[in-house]
Amino acid sequence: MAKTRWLDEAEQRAWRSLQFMQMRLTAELARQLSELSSLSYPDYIVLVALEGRPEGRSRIFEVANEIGWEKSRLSHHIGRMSERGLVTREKCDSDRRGAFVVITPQGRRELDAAAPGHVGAVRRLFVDGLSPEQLRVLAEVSEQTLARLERTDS
Amino acid sequence: MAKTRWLDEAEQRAWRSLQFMQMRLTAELARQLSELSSLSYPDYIVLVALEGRPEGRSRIFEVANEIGWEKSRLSHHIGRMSERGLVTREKCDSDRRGAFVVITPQGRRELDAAAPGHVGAVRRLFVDGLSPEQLRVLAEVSEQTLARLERTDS
DNA sequence: CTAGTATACATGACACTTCAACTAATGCAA
DNA sequence: TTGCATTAGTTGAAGTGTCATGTATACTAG
Repeated sequence: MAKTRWLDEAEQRAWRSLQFMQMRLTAELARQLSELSSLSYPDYIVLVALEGRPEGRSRIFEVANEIGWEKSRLSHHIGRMSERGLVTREKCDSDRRGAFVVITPQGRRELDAAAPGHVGAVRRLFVDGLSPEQLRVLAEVSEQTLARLERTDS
Repeated sequence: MAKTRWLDEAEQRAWRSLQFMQMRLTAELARQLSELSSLSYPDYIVLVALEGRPEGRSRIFEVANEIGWEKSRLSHHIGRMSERGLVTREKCDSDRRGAFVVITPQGRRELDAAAPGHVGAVRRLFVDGLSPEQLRVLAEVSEQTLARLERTDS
């Protein structure tokens, strides 16, 4: 077993500050969202995924893929959201194991109400502060890393 | 109220892929950690913060600052960790509101056992795949954004 | 066909996090 | 010195996420 190669100064700095940024940023976005609307950040993410689809309806596993959640987590969350009237479940005829989630009119209203404030915050706290070059590198790094993750964990 | 400026293609791409990367990366690191050790990712973070200090002891609020957690979360987590023998709480004489957390010998052993694998994973999945230039931009972006966050949320 | 495997989703128990109090000690200003 | 704001930490309840498992349906090789 080879001796461990610890992170050097520059690596530490990049890794640690990235973690911190992500933590603070999502915390702030979550705070902002639940202050100006009745939606949590997770609620928002689910609703955005639904809104983009025809009739605001999607198979559950498709939503899970799009937003990158485990299906169990999504299932629980849909349960809670449907109790609050934001979405409903519907049976699927073509594949009878499956199910649809559908955004309700109320869900749409709350999403539409929350969206401008949220995007505004993403701009103010993140996007608008970065140069096109920085954005490019960020996307590049993220996509590169995601690709590597797919390969690795087989 | 001005019309909302949604994110354009490049902005979307950077923002979304960053979120995804972070999600997948921490998920994979957490998985890897609890597969090769008995520590969760949060456990690991707390222990690393302690190990760096003289006698493995630190005021609770200092740990909270260093790792960026809310004090309530840390308090609960310390409770669970001390039940498992990883840390202990100690009274503080100089400030009698306060308390110390101290890493136990067992905590140190489990950390030492887990660390090489964890750092290895961080390298394999992230750091080693990036150029010095990419690392530099990443740190720059993160630190810039963190600074902006401090300013904004007053 | 059919046996075995993979997929879609749900569920319950448990672990973790957040939120809103609450206690207690400290610091500071009049 | 007294009073008030601040800081350190804890706690319980409610919200959220994960893990292992269960059920039902679909797919596929033989």
